[in-house]
Amino acid sequence: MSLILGNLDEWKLDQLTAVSPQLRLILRSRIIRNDLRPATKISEPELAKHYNVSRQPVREAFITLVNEGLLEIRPQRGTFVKRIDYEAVLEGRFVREAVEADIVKTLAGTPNDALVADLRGQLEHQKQLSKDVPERFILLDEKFHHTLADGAGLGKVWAILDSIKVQMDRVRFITFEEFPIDKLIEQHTQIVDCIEQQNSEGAEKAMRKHLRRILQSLPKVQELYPDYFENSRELGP
Amino acid sequence: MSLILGNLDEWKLDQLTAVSPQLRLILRSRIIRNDLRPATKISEPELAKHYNVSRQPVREAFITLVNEGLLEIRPQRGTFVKRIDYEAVLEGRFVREAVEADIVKTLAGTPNDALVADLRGQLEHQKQLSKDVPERFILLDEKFHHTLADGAGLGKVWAILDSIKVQMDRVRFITFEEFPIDKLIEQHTQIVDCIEQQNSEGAEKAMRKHLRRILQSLPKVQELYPDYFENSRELGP
DNA sequence: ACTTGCCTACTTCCATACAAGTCAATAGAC
DNA sequence: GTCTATTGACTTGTATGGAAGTAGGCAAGT
Repeated sequence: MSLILGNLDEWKLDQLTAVSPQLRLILRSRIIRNDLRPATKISEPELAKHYNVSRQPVREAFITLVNEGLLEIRPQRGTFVKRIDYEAVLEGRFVREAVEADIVKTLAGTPNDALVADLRGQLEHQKQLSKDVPERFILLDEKFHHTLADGAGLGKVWAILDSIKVQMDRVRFITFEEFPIDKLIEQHTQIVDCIEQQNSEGAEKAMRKHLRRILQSLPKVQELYPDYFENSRELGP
Repeated sequence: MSLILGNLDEWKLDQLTAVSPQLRLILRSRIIRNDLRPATKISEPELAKHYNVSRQPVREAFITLVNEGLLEIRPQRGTFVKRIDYEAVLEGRFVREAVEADIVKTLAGTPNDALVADLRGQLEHQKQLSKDVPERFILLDEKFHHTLADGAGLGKVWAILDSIKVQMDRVRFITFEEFPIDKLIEQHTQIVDCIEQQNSEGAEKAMRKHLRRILQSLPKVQELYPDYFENSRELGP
């Protein structure tokens, strides 16, 4: 599932396939990219008119997005883009750390030259990336972690992580200017090194450290954009 | 989210609250408990008539169950209870092991007498349980693991695991007669012991071993009920 | 015997209409 | 000015009818 679709507002629906899954992807992407801001009210009939469909498929897309924690339907009141749940980010991160640590541990345990070569290639791509479009780096980062999971024969695990990552990704897209890309690439490199050297323990440690980075930026983001967060009232003195 | 609701077929809808979430829970429980068997065709209008509602809320419940991997909608053909995806069980189990291992590691790192006392009490309950209703043990087991997550302050993590566990649970309900309850309780005890002694490493090991048990029963289940599984054709010679 | 074409029953998907709750503005009483 | 009641324009939830696609049976033709 791609994070970025492009031309979101002018996205055209494919008349041949079902409408509501398409709407779901469009809205999902817009929310993650912070194109639709937290607490924004969105209207069933308005979207229906915009895309020239009826309310029903819009509504069905809404329902799936509620299950993904991206929307909140308050009956008879309205539908809103869910604020980011601070705890959900933290706990999603915890899950991700646990799982990806085990993934790289597995990878370091079973040598796989083709995979390492692939990863090295990706590292080169990451380095060559111009830094004025940090959005692109998020995509490459995504691909890197996805490759790790696939390499361990755990494609469906990545699908699970992808749904968990959503809340973390929202945070990343809010403040992707501040990402120390060089440092992240360095950490990626360290992970690949450990895998190649079949150093399970080192790979695990490196991955855990890598995934703990967001713990530093998260409080800053919350301070900068308190309105984007669920429990922002409980902050101040 | 409770696994067991009871009186499933005669479940009455609450007129005061929205219908489709209620239908979702009912159907979810029926599928997990193997009351609705894999590959069973279920009909929108039929269910609607049964519960005396219109087709729309039924349809919306179906959509959420598709997202949970419990139903499969084939457009213009019908809606079917999804067969159990062997790989999905394995990979869900992998996730669960990674996460719960980290949970008990955390718990063993920070002493919490009240939690240990709670867990010990639960162990007593588990032992006193009559063994002719193994279904009840699944509930106690559920509660045990849930308590561990909550004890680590990771309530939302349990919600995530709960959605992942679904496929494992279906397998368990198919063959819950064969569960070596004594052995499972013994493993639970070992986990609690390690937590109490603040033995992180031991707790982690015990949990991983505990959660690997299903790896033994899974192939047997697939052999016994090949029709329940997605890729049952690719089995025999 | 075998293929081809049609027809009917059934499915999901979408459109539309109605029901019921919420909220804000406003008119009226004091 | 202040408070209260009511109305009306919103919202989501449900019901229902029709459109389009699928599958299977049956009859006619080869």
